[in-house]
Amino acid sequence: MAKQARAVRTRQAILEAAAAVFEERGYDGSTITEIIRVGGITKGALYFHFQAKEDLALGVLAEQELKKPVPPQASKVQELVDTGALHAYRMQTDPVVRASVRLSLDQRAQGLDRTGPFNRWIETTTTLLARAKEQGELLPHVLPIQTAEFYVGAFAGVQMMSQTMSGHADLDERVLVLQRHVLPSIALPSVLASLDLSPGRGARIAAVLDAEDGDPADGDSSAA
Amino acid sequence: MAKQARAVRTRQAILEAAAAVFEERGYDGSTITEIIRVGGITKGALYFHFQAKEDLALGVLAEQELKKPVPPQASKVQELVDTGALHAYRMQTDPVVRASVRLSLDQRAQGLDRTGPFNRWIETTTTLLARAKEQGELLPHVLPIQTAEFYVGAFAGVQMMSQTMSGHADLDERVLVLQRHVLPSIALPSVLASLDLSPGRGARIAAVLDAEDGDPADGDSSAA
Amino acid sequence: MAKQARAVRTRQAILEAAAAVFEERGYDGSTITEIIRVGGITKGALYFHFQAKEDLALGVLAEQELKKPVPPQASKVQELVDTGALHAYRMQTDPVVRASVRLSLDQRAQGLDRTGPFNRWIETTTTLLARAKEQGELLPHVLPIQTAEFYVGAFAGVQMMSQTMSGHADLDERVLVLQRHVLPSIALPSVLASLDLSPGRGARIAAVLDAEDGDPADGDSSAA
Amino acid sequence: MAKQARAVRTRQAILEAAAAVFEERGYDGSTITEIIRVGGITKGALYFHFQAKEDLALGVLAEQELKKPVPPQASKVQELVDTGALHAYRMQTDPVVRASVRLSLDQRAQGLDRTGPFNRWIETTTTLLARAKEQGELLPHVLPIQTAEFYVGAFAGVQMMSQTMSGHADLDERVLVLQRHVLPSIALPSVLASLDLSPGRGARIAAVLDAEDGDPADGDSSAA
DNA sequence: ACACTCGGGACGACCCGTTAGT
DNA sequence: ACTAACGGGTCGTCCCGAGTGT
Repeated sequence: MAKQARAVRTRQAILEAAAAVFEERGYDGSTITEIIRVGGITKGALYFHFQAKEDLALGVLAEQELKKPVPPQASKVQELVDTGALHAYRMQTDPVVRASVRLSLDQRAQGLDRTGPFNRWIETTTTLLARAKEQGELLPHVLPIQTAEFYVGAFAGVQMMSQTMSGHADLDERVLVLQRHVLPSIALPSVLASLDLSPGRGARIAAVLDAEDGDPADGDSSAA
Repeated sequence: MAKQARAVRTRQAILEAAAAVFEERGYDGSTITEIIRVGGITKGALYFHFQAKEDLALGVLAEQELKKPVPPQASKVQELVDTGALHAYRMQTDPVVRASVRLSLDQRAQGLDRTGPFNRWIETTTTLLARAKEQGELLPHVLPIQTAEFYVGAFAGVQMMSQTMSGHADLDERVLVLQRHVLPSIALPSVLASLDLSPGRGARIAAVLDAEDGDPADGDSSAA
Repeated sequence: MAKQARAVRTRQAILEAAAAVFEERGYDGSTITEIIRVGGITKGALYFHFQAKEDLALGVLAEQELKKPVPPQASKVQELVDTGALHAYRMQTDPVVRASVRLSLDQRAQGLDRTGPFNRWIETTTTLLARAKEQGELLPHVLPIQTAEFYVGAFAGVQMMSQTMSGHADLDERVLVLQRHVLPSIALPSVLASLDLSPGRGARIAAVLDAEDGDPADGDSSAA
Repeated sequence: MAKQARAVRTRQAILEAAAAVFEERGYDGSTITEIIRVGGITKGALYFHFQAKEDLALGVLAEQELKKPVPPQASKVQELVDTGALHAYRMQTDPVVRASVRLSLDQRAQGLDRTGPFNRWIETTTTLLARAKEQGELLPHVLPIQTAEFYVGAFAGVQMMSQTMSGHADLDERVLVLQRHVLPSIALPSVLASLDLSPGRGARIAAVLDAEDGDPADGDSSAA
């Protein structure tokens, strides 16, 4: 067991280095050599923990799936908004999240299957919207699946745009713009009026989540 | 000059092959070798016309810029809608357009500069929205630039989603969904009421453009 | 002492796995990783017992040297025949013998020295032939060393052929053919007439050897 | 076309280097890097002519198949003897032949199929023996196929032995020994009496073949 | 002007035999 | 006896430019 401590450390170092490189260069553009250079690891160590380059990407993706979601809320529309805000905040602060998104969006038909993350996001959103509709928060004509697919696609596109234009620096604003352009078409006016769409909401939610327990769910891996 | 006939033919063959491969594999995933195999060209010929792989990509991008835009219309909002519909139609029918979009969206910081196409789309959209606003078609709080950036981003994301999910087969529908979710937040209700958002509009516009003159602006590249 | 029991067991497991893999892939083609996988051992255990891959091969070779020879007989020519028959039988039944031969025949100048096994066989055969000549069993012009070298070489070649063609299944027959083609040129007609060259002789000799004592000289390694 | 001159030269250089390395290290033991170093070639050139390491080996094998056979003779037994003698001579003088044999004998179940060359040799020998039998040169009990398989196997074994013991230097002698040990069991005494089994026969046959025409069938590839 | 064959190397991912640290 | 780590090395590929026709 004492051995595992070192192993865990190494594995973490590898994942962080991989995330950094994947984020910057994309999957194909990344090379094992650069990853080991960035992480100060050796090829042997890397291939001990991950059998192939693809495993590395999957590892980064899996790492990100462990992040905590926003806590359930009475208004499901608000929960949807918050999920977006929290994600935007994490994109700006967490390299692993950035790398995951980059990998998910990287279109290289072969190899890594991108439909995985996409489908997960769509599913989550659909569920949220369905709940909201049950609760009578949405306009009657809204089809949860259709709207969810559109929303996830648009969100992804906005992320790409933000990355291209400012390196994610303005992502929170852009997400707000997205929501302001979309919500009026799906939520009841009364619901809209009571939403908290203020800037900085993502950061606040993250703070709450991190404070929730002593083990901040990898919220601060760089301090390790 | 007689010589040039062959040269033009070769160049076209190269571009088509490059488009096909780029579309399928992305930039990094494509290899010169596969392009020449697909196009039935030789390396020598390729490197005579294009000095580097990057040139090939730029060539494909340039090729697509020659496509005709939708004709001006009284309602600028309708013109915006039509631009989207036409683009969706072309995505489903024209490999060069598909390749261009794929290349534009491919995030590989280094190499090809993706901000180019993005900015062009944003610019066009901003202009259109500004005109619409001047004409009083938009809601008062709309900021053309902001909305344009969002719209282009969302559009790009929807394209990606469609490509991932169905290989662009459902892109026209998805674009309609996008517009139905966004337009209510920016256009006046009265304008919305008079819009033609019916399916198949993209195809009809393309037909008109192609019929407009005997030289169908590369509308039939395969016959060349 | 209690410890040694496990150690012996592990060592045996390693050798058997190594034999199996060496036989199938040859020396260079075999990997430590596959050997530990086949044997269900760990790298640490393997490198505790054998310091290097080459040691493993030497271990397999040594293991085979412990096998019992045919019992001395009045006719040395018959003894020679029996040695071949027994060896053929063992090749068909004992993986360690097969692996040893494969390793001995594998030509990779560097590393393992193949002349070892070869020379041992030649020596044995020479001695046998010399005895036979002293006893007047051979034709007068026979030079024991020369004939021994030829015989060993031919035998090795026949083994290879059999391995290639049938995976050793027909080795006993091929050895008989070898002997029928060679013996007339070296043994007196009268000796030839009294030889037992019947099929199945190898198996019968092996049975006798195994029954000879309770400790069947590794005749049943799996029970250890 | 002028280009091909260089290409042919390069190809030849590659094959010669490959033969040299294969002969010394065997297939698995050889590395592309060493081959290009020995041949003074570059990896690009090598992989232009041969797509994979295996192709190289096949190329060497094919090169050797082009060698001229011994001219037909009245006595098919003599022709068989001569084929062996010529082969022994070539083994001592021609690196490509040596490499081919080494590759054929290299047992690495996977990859290159060794049964190819083996079967060809067996076939040739069988035909020869069948002819000899038709002509009444053989003892009545000889089965051409059986004898051929034995003979080829024994020959291969003798080659290995010679390679191990002397680096092929004594191969011609060993082949003579082989023939003296085998022929009495298959050929009529009268035929045996008229055979030319003298040393140096291989060299003499080769000289005749090379002199036969100005194009010495690759007899002097280094001068090309 | 245009096209093609052939060659040049730099790297890419991956694997392998082996040793440290328990 | 075992988990973990080490680097060197392997084959193959890729982008690209000489050198040579046509």
